[in-house]
Amino acid sequence: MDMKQVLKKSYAAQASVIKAMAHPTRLLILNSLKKKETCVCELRDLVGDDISTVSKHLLVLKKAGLVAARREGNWLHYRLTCPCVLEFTECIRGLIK
Amino acid sequence: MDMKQVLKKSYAAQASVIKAMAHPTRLLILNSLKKKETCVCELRDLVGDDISTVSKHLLVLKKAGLVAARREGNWLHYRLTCPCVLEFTECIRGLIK
DNA sequence: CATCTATTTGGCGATATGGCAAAATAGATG
DNA sequence: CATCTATTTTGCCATATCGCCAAATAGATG
Repeated sequence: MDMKQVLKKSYAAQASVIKAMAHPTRLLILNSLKKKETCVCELRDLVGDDISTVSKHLLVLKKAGLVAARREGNWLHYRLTCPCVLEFTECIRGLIK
Repeated sequence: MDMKQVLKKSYAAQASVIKAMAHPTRLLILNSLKKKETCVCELRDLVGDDISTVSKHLLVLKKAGLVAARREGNWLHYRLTCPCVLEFTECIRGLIK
């Protein structure tokens, strides 16, 4: 595989993670998880969408490796695996202002 | 407008910028512009897609405020407006490894 | 094992995205 | 002003995404 292909593959991998972040609800979830582990039902209250919708957003984040879950009785507690991804929103907010 | 609405609006604005970055070709373009201002035709060679496709990607980046253009004769030179957005890909690469 | 609660999964319609090709535009140059 | 070059815009199709609802699942508890 030539250099160009390697680069393309690397950018595709990065893009898929970034894409997972590129949704208002998922940003809200990530920022909420920054503070503490949270169960799905609590996130649903925060987000205000149907719980199945919230669950699907969590699946997207999980597939991207951005969050992980831990079961405790009936509840699944989600947590942020990689807090550094949120530092970057500082830069974005600077861009928007 | 209540607090929740304000937050939602802020996340929507952030998400739209992040979404602009969430494509392999656009990441390639941003990383290329990090090194130097570049004209569209040079980017097309780099990317390998039709020039109209590259132009559309540049429009997406421009609308997000991530790049800006400067005309010089027949050429439009694009540049990165906010290099800090690329620091964050360090963190993403760490996540992928 | 029947049932309850929390969560995920499947299905569906509406809308957005990405790529190419063709047509339009903007500015430079004869 | 006719023409050339670089770039953008338009149109089209295929595919992906988002949100809801209904149905399925996983584990706890009587």
